[in-house]
Amino acid sequence: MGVTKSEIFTDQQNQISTFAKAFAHPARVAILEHLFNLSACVCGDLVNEIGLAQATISQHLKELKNLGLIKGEVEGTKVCYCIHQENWTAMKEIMNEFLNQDKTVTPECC
Amino acid sequence: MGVTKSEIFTDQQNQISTFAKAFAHPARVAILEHLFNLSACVCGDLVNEIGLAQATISQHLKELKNLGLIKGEVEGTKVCYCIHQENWTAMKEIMNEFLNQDKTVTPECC
DNA sequence: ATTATCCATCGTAATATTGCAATGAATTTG
DNA sequence: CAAATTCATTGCAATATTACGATGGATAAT
Repeated sequence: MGVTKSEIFTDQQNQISTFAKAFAHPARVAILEHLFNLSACVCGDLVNEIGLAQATISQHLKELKNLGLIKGEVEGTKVCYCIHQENWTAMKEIMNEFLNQDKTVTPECC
Repeated sequence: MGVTKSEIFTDQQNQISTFAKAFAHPARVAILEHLFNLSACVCGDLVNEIGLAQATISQHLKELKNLGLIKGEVEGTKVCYCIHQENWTAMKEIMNEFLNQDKTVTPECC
């Protein structure tokens, strides 16, 4: 126990929860905001901006990269991270469809 | 040490991650979809639809309720759960602002 | 009143996540 | 080449999450 039973859910449900997990930590939200603002894109800068250890930021960057939401480019000893525009857009559509479910029905039940 | 340092993040960042956590599990995504579809709204029905134990579903319902995304109404021995429309809309705006950040900048960096 | 149904809560076990120090690989600089 | 810089990875420790059986309270049905 303690392990999510993803077999019993649809691909769409698992996909939504996977994307949501990316945003389910304030550090990753902060990282993404910095990348969008272009206020920091190098790992070291993000470490300074956000107050977490380098190893921790690197780990969060890895998760975002694995999900495809960002991409990293090596520039000498530094690595510059950027939003992966296409994948971000694709993710957004999936999340929006889920969030906008309330538009498609005229509810009332209890 | 396993505990999120929410003090170092903005209220907005913490709020987004908190909402995202609600969707970060496929069972909660499934529950919300059932509530929107009106295909099940009583706890017992949700247990049958989704293949998890009653205690587990009850726990997920509690989390969604604590976040204010759903509300429960006692009807005899049953409890009918519904989407909390207003709070859902408010949450949606916050999440949309975050997801649509890519509209506000003309990036390119690396 | 007794029984049955429904659901929340508690306790427990297992897995996942978060955070960091330490280490090491790659590159740049001196 | 040596030293310095930057970042990814590894190995731990601590906390959080997921799941479920068991229990108990509340209401409905008999």
